[in-house]
Amino acid sequence: MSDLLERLRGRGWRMTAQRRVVAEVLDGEHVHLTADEVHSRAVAKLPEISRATVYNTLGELVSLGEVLEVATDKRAKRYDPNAHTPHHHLVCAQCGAIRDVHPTGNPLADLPDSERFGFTVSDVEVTYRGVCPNCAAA
Amino acid sequence: MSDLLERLRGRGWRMTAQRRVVAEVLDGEHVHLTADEVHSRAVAKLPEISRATVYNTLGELVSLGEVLEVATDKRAKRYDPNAHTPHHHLVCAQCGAIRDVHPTGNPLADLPDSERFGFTVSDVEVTYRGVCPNCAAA
DNA sequence: TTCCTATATTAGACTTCATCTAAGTCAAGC
DNA sequence: GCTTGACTTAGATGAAGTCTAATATAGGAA
Repeated sequence: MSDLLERLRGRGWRMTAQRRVVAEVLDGEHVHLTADEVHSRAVAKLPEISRATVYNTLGELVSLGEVLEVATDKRAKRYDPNAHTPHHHLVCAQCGAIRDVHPTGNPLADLPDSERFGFTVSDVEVTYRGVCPNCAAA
Repeated sequence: MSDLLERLRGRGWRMTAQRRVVAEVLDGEHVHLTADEVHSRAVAKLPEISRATVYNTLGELVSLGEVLEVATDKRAKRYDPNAHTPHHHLVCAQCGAIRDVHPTGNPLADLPDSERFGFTVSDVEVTYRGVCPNCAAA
């Protein structure tokens, strides 16, 4: 966590209380929070922080590659602090819960040139969908 | 296309002018339209059709499995009329253009039981991202 | 330390995409 | 050709996110 703050400082970030709090919230729990959830948790630590700042900070963290945006459904974006170890996602179609997963195989290699249509392909996201044990029980 | 309309009638759809128009728009071009684009094209054929009806109809087509929702970015959802042949998507990170692609390999088989966390996994979406030739040239 | 200024933060208005509501309309079976 | 419940409508509402203009402050300079 202090790692993250160090890295940010090293990148010329002006270290404000607000940014520290947002970084701490993300770094504290390895779950996939929405911007609103990040904001609520940040407010708990720093009551006067505004939504705009949370959005700004999340956007900056994403540009810096410290955090990933995950758009598993059309609801709110979620933010994934686990940006440094490649992984994919398993999403519950009912409750929206997300787990990080590590499939075998290399999907990038599975896309033949003939299927690239001249694109420069740089990235691939794999999203598994299903029903989580909780929702299956209910 | 008349196939589609036939299938829908067979499923008990009340065949209104509006639904026919929406189905025609989707079936006419194999591109990935947003709800708003579907609405514009529908309006061209049937000026009094409302946005709500377009959304309703798209939602029904999705529930019936005739059309797929694609959420490649956080902008508007897109609707993919190509629901009957399995495929994945290649998205331009700059302009948002989408192509259907058919990678080799079977990503569902690439997710070991140990990585399923008790979920019943039913589906997998693979989204390749890159830059399309148009945007690369610009 | 104090000052200065570019950078960051704020509240709240605004935009976009989507859903809801209540009233009116019409397809299809009788 | 009636009737009726499913369908459609305009516009209000909601959710998520972005923008703006005014204010505050981190961190370097003196």
